[in-house]
Amino acid sequence: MEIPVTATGVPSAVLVRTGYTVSYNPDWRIPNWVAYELTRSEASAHGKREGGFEPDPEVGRSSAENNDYKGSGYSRGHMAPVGDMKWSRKAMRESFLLTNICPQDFDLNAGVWEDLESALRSRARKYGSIYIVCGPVVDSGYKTIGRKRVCVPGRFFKVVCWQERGDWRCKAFVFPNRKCGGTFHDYSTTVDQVESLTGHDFFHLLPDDVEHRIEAADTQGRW
DNA sequence: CGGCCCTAATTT
DNA sequence: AAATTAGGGCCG
Repeated sequence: MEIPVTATGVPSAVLVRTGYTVSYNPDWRIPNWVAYELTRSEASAHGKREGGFEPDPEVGRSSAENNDYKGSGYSRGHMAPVGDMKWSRKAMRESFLLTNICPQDFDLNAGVWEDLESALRSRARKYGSIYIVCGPVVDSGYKTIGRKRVCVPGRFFKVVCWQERGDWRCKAFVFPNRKCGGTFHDYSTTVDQVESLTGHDFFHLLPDDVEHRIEAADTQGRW
C-alpha cells in the first residue's frame, strides 16, 4: 500500500529493510523516497536510541559517506526515523544507513519535521496502522556536499494515508530545507501537489475513485 | 525535559 | 583506526 510508483527516468535502486523500503538514487546519493507501514504496536515501542550513521554496503561506492556530511553545515536527517524503528534493534540499526539519510537543515530536523514524526506516531497509536512515505524534493541546479557530491534537497515531502472509521484519509506536507517557523500544519498541502513536485505516484493501490478524491483534497485541520 | 543532531577527547 | 565517552546546541 505504501510503496509508490517511482517517477520515470529517475535512477532507483529499491532496497527492502526490516522496517522500511527505500528507493535509492545513486546519482544524488540520497533516497528518492522511503516508505513504511507504522503499526500501533510499532509506534508504542520505546527504548534507547542505538546505532550510528554508516555507508550502505548494499550500494557499494555509490553510497554517501560520513565525511561528506562532516562540516557541511547540514545534519544527517533520517527519512525513516529512528523513533519509528524502536520495535526492533535491527530496524533501528538499519535506519542509520546513509541510503536512508538526506542533508537536512539542523533546525528543520529538530523542529517541525521531528514534530510531525512524533504526531504521526501518536496517530498510529490512536487509529492503528498508517502508511508513510517521505523524501526529498530536488530542484534543478541543486547544491551538493562532500567528495561524493551528495545532493542537498531544496525541500522535503511527507505523505501519509490511513483508514479511519472505514474511510481512507490522507495528508501531505512539504517543508523548505531550512528552519521552518510555525507548526507542521502550516506546511500542509495535497498529495496531488507532491506527486506533481516529485513525479512519484503515491498510494496507487487505493481504489481509483478513492485515490482521485482524497489526493486532491487539502485536509488541513481535519485529522 | 527528551529528542534531533554535532564535535572533541579519550580509550582500546 | 575504531569505539566509547563527554559535552554542546537547538527545538518544542
